[in-house]
Amino acid sequence: MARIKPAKNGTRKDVIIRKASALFRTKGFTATSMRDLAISVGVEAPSLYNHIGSKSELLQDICFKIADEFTSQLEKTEGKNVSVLVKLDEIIRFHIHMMLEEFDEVFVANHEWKYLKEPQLANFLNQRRSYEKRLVTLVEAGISSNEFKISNPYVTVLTILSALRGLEFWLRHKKKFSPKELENEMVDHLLKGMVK
Amino acid sequence: MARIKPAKNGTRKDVIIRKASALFRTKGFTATSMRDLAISVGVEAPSLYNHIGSKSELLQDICFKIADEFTSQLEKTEGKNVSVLVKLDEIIRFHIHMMLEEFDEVFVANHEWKYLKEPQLANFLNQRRSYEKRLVTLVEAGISSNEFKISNPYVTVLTILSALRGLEFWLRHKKKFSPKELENEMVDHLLKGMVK
DNA sequence: GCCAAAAACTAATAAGCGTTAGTTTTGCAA
DNA sequence: TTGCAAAACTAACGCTTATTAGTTTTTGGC
Repeated sequence: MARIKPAKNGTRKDVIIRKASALFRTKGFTATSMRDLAISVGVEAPSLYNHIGSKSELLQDICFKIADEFTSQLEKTEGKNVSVLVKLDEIIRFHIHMMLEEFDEVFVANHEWKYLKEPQLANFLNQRRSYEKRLVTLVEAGISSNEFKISNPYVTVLTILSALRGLEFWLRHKKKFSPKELENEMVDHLLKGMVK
Repeated sequence: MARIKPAKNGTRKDVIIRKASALFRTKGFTATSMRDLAISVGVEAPSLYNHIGSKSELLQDICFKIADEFTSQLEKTEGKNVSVLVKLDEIIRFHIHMMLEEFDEVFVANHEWKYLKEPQLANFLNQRRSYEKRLVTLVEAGISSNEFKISNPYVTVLTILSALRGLEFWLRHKKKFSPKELENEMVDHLLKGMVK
């Protein structure tokens, strides 16, 4: 009957969410049972319900925490008085930072959101679409200011976001790059291309 | 007791695999039940077992069919007597083509492979790693021949592959681009960058 | 039109699922 | 040290799962 040990400044629910993030990433949301989660946390499955409402609520908490973090960083960047290129650079580096610092949670938000229930599913997709649209607006501003040579900003934004999501591949394989090296490589490729 | 109508030159198993691909893509492998699949095919669930061995076998068939197609196209391209840039261009266009022509299957191979059982899971991952490695070798040849200005070919390959996987996003949202327009946009961005 | 094989059916299995109810243990505040 | 709320437990619920066994229907080749 060992109790869950919460981290300092954290609740027992936080512990459960962290363990759930790791399991949802490796096994997938649907294939992770509450009994799996209970083992990982170190209690019996029904004990989890002293701290959470349902399995589905766990997924919600993870997805919206991440979505909110991205949204709020975008707002911060938008407000700055710098060139579009610098803004885009900053956003790309933030994505890489999030991937490195909150890998499990970001992965789950990227891959398991489809198991959200309505109306959270619709909310989540709206928030995502809004994020993409604001990035498109940013790139369009870069075209207007003659910084970019792009004909289709939508394709550009999706290409950048997809490439960033791909970071998960070598994080999963534990390929070691220094974060700074990684950032510079990707920013360079995405913004400046690879052909001489 | 309506029978499955196979397409011409196709078996009933082919019909089941196609329906399974669509369901696995939209609902996910684990969340798709054999009863769901049976409804989609138009029979009772146990009838499916006259044509397939197991649910897991369906996933195997889908994943390895796609993996084999990519591998065999890569071999074809490698053998050609053209510049590295032309080879890379051709490979990128093939990925886009596959996304457009076999969307469900490619999506499943990209996202649901983790539910493969051993030893197929290990086989699949080996095949994938080998594919990536051959692309890295190709890019390295492009650096040697002075076509590319890249310092880390591994990062480059993963970036390109990730961006290509991202095509699923606007295919899912039914955004309409002509395939040729799409190809040219992406090839341009990935190879030549966006900054003036 | 007949017959075998293919393909469908119904019924049932054991196992696993998320979750609830009710009870016992724990640990902090007084 | 006592008391109470928080947090753990056990037992069990109703439901869904993939799959099997056994049976009936369909259909193409003679």
